[in-house]
Amino acid sequence: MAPSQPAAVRRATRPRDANETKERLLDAAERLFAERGFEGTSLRALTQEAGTSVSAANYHFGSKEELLRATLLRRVGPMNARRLERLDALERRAAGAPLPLEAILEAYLRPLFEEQEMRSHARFVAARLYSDPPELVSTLKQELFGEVSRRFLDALGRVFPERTRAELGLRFQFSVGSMVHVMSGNLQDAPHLEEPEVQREAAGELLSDASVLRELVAFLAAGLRAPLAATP
Amino acid sequence: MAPSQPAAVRRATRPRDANETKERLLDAAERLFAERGFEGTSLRALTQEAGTSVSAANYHFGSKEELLRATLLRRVGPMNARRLERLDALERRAAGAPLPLEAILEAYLRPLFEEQEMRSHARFVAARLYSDPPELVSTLKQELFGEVSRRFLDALGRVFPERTRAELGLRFQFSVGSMVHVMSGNLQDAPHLEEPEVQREAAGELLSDASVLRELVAFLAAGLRAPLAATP
DNA sequence: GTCTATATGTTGATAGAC
DNA sequence: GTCTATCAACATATAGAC
Repeated sequence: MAPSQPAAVRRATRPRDANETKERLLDAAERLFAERGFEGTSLRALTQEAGTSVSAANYHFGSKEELLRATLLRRVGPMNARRLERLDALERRAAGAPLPLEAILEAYLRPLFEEQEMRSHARFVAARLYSDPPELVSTLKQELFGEVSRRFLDALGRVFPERTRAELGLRFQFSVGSMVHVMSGNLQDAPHLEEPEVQREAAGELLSDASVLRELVAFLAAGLRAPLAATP
Repeated sequence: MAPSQPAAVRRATRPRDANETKERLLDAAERLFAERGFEGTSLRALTQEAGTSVSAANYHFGSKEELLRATLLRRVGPMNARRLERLDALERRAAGAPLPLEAILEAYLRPLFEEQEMRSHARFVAARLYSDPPELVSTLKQELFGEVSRRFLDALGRVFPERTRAELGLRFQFSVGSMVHVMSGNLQDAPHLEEPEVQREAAGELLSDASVLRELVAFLAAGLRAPLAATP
């Protein structure tokens, strides 16, 4: 049995729906880039996960690098749009008055916790922006986050009119750091979770999305409000 | 001149000092793993940077993975020792009383900013711990940071006796996130630095090591002190 | 649009001379 | 202890059949 088939029979080259293939490639890329990083993920492993071939990926995206780009663009764009929607809504309602600091932070953070598609994977991908090869993502960062950062810094500037933009920017970066760390999944292997009795308690409610978001907002708001450290 | 030498002459196989070679390999690994990550750095590029050969690296460390391990161990060990020294000194002087929160944070953070050898490279490497392949570094993380985290959480627990360890651990992770973000060099391409006039002002004093440390301590102390967010 | 087959380069690791 | 030479395995990307 199983003789070498005549060349003509090979296999029906079924032209699957192009968009579906693209989506499946993006899904696989998102998952694997998140888990293993860009360099740590081979196009072969990625396309196998997606149920296609290397050449299909290159047909659709041209190169591995462009695939990363597309992967990030698919999530970050909509996510930042939601952030700006929330900020816009707040500003409309406030009519010129400075916004409550907690509300600004929530507008920035909640979209990360909220959308189902975001939840499972894109957080990780967003985190990758801060650890993958800079020459790959640093222009993307500017491109993708330039407007959103400017808008939120403006809002913060109205809350703290006495601070310079540099001072605000530094605190903003501290905040982004906490956020990225959380999104990267570092809460799971936190040092205090070694002790098993604590593990149960913590896993229960405190580490739920809603709770982490609340705690993070409270933490960052207090940090941002802290008076500038005096130059000694 | 320069005829093809007889085989016997080839080149004097100069047995350089073994320790020096090892050090140079560690230096190169530190620099390149920091810049491009583990998977992004080839053993060839690394050994060329170190002025040796791939086989020398494998002779000394056995594998690329072990080289990463050694690279991290060289810096993180002494760094955490300095942290504990500082914490010990504080606790000796306090004689049982709770420590000032800012002092605890400084004991934890200052060693990152202080040692000359740390300054240029190891920060980056430490940051890598939070983005390189988890199966590679997550046990190392426990190994290297278990004790230090426990000790500092204990100290924080005495400052906030009313909080559970899980609550403290969560805030501690937020703090670690800010720290890692700063150490990863993300202050340099912060969003507000686009505007050129600000660039100069910021680069001047605010982004100096001493200033960033001060600001970070103030920020985190306030964040840690913030009352726990109420469960809605 | 998708495949198989292949071109071309690079990887980590090793063998063996010196 | 260090080198050169070489290995098999893997990488990304492309050509061409269907």
